Amino acid sequence: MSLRLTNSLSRRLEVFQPLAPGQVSIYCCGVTVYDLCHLGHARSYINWDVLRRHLIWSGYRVRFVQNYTDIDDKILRRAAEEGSSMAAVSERNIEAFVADMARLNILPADRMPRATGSLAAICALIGELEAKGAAYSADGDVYFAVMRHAGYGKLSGRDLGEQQQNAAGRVASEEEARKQHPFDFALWKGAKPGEPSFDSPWGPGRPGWHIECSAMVRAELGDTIDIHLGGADLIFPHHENEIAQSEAATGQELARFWLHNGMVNVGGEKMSKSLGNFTTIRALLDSGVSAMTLRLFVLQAHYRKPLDFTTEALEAAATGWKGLNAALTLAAGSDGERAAITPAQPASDPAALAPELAAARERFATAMDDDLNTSAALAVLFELARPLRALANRLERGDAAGGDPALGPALHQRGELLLELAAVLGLRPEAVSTPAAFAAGGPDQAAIEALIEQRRAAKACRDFASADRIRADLLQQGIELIDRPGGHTEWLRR
RNA sequence: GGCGGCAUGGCCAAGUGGUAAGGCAGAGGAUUGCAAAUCCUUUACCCCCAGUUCGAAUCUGGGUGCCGCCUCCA
Repeated sequence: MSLRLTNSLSRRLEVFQPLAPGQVSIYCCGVTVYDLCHLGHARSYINWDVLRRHLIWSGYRVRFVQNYTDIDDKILRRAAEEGSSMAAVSERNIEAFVADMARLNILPADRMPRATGSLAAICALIGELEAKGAAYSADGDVYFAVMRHAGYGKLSGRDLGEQQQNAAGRVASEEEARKQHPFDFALWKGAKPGEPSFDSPWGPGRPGWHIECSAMVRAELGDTIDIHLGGADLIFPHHENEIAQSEAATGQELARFWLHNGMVNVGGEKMSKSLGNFTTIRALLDSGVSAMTLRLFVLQAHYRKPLDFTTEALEAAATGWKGLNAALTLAAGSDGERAAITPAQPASDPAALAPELAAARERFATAMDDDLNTSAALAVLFELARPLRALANRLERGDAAGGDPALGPALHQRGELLLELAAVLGLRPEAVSTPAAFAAGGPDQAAIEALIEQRRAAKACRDFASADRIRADLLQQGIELIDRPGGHTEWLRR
């Protein structure tokens, strides 16, 4: 079965066929680096990372480009607020972005161009549009003329003739006055006094938002790419405008497939900076939610549907991940390379797999090929994991034959397959947080361990009342005790 | 107002014509000094109405409810 994806252009499921056999070019709209990334970004980039991994796993060579928007009003405002510069704000947030993505096990893009590094290409493109009559300049600004571009609105289903021209009062009226049509958008904005600016044939200023993507796609990947990615909130106007600019300039179709991910909601509303209902990726991860838990949470839903962020759902994902992680950890063994498994050609030879495992692999591939049905794919992972979890627990209790996790050929093969398929979803064994990692607050480690020793002594004398009191007291202070086989007691902060 | 999407058990969520995956929670069991953890087993007729069909959660028409975009936004 071949990969089918929902193409926003047709709003239909289409069989994916790259332009050049065996290789796929992808452009993903990146972030405006004025602040830290939140869970909406996490969802988007986790999903696209999975698309990329699935393509690689399926045997394609993938070239993946993602931009940084580092010229923007919000960055300027932020810089002004903190008395620093646009470059400083951008640099800081780019570093944070890279770190956050790495924590989520999102593969770095092959190229990550910045708007500030693409000015020559941007100006060239604007010049081309102006020369072709698709754009006009007005008072130092340059605008794209939507009425002169046949097909404007094809992505978002907007009809210029029928559109309510309700932009009045929402957009700076002076800018509105310069436009020939309300939907015309700025390719170049002339600098206002005191603003940082870049030189251009139209005078000092800075590029509009949409043009950078058109310029970067062309510079990095060519006139027509296979897949263009972004959040559903970018369909209009951003992607619509991108299409108009690029296609007016090149005469070629910009992207053959457009994929859009659904929003992360909080209490039924979209998570966004303006609503103030966002949680940053690092705040969540630093609060003790593991990166793989977040990944599982995201992948349990289909990428196109809205995903409601609730603590209940997140806790469910955490518990689910715990089980999966136990199986993955056992399968990976002590081999460090295993933990760092990267997607590649199929690691297992399907022909050599036991029938049950071959069927599981097939179900996984079919699910992923069906518009990235990660929810169904995860079900396969959970089923593969079950016997491994059971063994992991038996080993922990010490009642499995032999101390060595010699899995036996069948379980070994199952473990290998589980690791292979999990890697397609970017899921990898994750070290369980150690008490040391939660060293802040409450009783210190030495005190806790002293109490554990007291309790052990009490239990040895069958003084369970004292033992239970110690356990209850510690729980009051947020310390949970877990008795393990062999009289050993572990603890963790709740 | 225009465009688009969604509605499946207590919660999350697959399934697009043949009698409902998976996860969480719950229940029962095993285990445990008791707990926790772990393992096993177990729980639905799919928003409403009317159609099409031998047969629909799945197709058609009409409702109802919710969300996104139309302004920066993943």
